[in-house]
Amino acid sequence: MDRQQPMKAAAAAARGARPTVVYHALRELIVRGQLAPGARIVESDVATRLQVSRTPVRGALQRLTQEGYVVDSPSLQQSRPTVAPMTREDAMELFSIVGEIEGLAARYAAQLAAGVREKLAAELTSLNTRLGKAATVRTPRRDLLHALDERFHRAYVMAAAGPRLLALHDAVKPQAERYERLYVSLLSGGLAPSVKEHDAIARAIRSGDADAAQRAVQANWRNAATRLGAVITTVGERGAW
Amino acid sequence: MDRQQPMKAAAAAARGARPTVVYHALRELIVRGQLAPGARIVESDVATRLQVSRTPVRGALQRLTQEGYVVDSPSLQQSRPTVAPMTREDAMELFSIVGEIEGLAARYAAQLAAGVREKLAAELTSLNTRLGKAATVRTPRRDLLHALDERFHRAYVMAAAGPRLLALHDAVKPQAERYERLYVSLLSGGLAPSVKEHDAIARAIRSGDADAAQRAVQANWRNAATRLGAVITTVGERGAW
DNA sequence: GCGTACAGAAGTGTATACAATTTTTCCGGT
DNA sequence: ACCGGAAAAATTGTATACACTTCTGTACGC
Repeated sequence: MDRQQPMKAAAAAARGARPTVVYHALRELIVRGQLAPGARIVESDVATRLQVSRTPVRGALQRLTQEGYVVDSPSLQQSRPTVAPMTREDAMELFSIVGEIEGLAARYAAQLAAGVREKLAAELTSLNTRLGKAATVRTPRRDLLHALDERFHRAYVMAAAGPRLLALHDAVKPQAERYERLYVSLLSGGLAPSVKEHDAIARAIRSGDADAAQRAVQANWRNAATRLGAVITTVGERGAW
Repeated sequence: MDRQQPMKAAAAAARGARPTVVYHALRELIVRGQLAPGARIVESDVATRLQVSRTPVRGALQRLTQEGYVVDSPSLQQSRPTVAPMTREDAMELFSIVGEIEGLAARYAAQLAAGVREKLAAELTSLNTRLGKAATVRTPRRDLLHALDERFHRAYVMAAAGPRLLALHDAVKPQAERYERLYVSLLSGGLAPSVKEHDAIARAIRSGDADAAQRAVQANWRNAATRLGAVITTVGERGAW
């Protein structure tokens, strides 16, 4: 690595954000599968590639570990960070957890003032309609499907969740994306069931029924877990042996 | 601080655990209120007191921040960690989240094999009975009450939660303790309602009704939030202005 | 040939030096 | 007295050196 400049006045642009930059860079690599499950992560390598010292890398790794993107190999005494494996069981648990988090958000959303709620519901319906259409064309565009689904869920979470719930969501949710990216295209039934469940969510929020909204979201994620679990069983797990 | 020895053969006892030690030390101080909400935390001070360098302290602080025990003061550019304030709103959100996490655990618990379930239910009932008794003596021992309540909830979480849920629980739950310690003794109704709700939880798990178990736990925490919220409104918040 | 010990390499853990950024203090001007 | 601002102090961010642990490969004994 070339000499570390004390980044005087010039350059340096975004300063205090180095660990965050590393965090997002690594997380993206993991979520997109470019860093395979089970792969070893070496501090110095990452540091070299991203042109920073090990210190910010260390911070990023610690955070990724705590959030579950990275796990520490068994060897007592030292850390040994590796990309978290993807297993059927983990997917099931993870999806359930996301369901609870978003379920709580939906409950809050259903308790918003009528005006806001109506507007939110309209947006949800619109997004879901687009999702339904995008899913039934001859060659669905995976990234579009994913973006729409993402925006649907994000809409009610952002609208109603408090700071804690939001932080939790931001930490946990992207991990589901790992599984979605990898297996969703293999779903036999397509996205039809999901679109239907989304509709139930939108309706519950519109009508202000907190319990129903929460249940609908939880059901959506639990069902997604089941559907995905089947696929994983057939296709196999990654990074676990 | 006296010279840092490279801890040769001698001493050094628990080695690779320094950040963990610092983490627990600080967390304990925060939870017990010895570090007041809003108080500033200075890396070097902590380092000096605990006889380590800033590096492990930094790690511990990062973790505490992510979990919500510590927040970063606004001043852009640099971090400035302070003990998280205690507000009514935060208590409400926090308790709801714990309710969801433990609710999911209870759901799993209700789906355990009949034998295990029965044993678990018996333990829960026993703990709850003791809690009820301990709560109705003339001068209740706060620490005993807390320990029993803790063990009650811990029992079904440990019995049924997967690794992810368990990790989440360990990270989030102790934060509720901050509020419990501070305000529980001020509850006008005492612990009677809580004991009653615990009973519902035990019954649902015993009968294997997953939905009921989950609902019972969520209700318990949501009610606790309400009860506590009232107290906080009267007594005032800490560390927030 | 096979297992084991040992040297070396690779990698993580911690301390510390120094840079960058706040915050605080102290001073002259009004 | 009060304000603004510059100098000093305090504190965090990052890089780097070195200790310690774990892994790898190789040579030696059986």
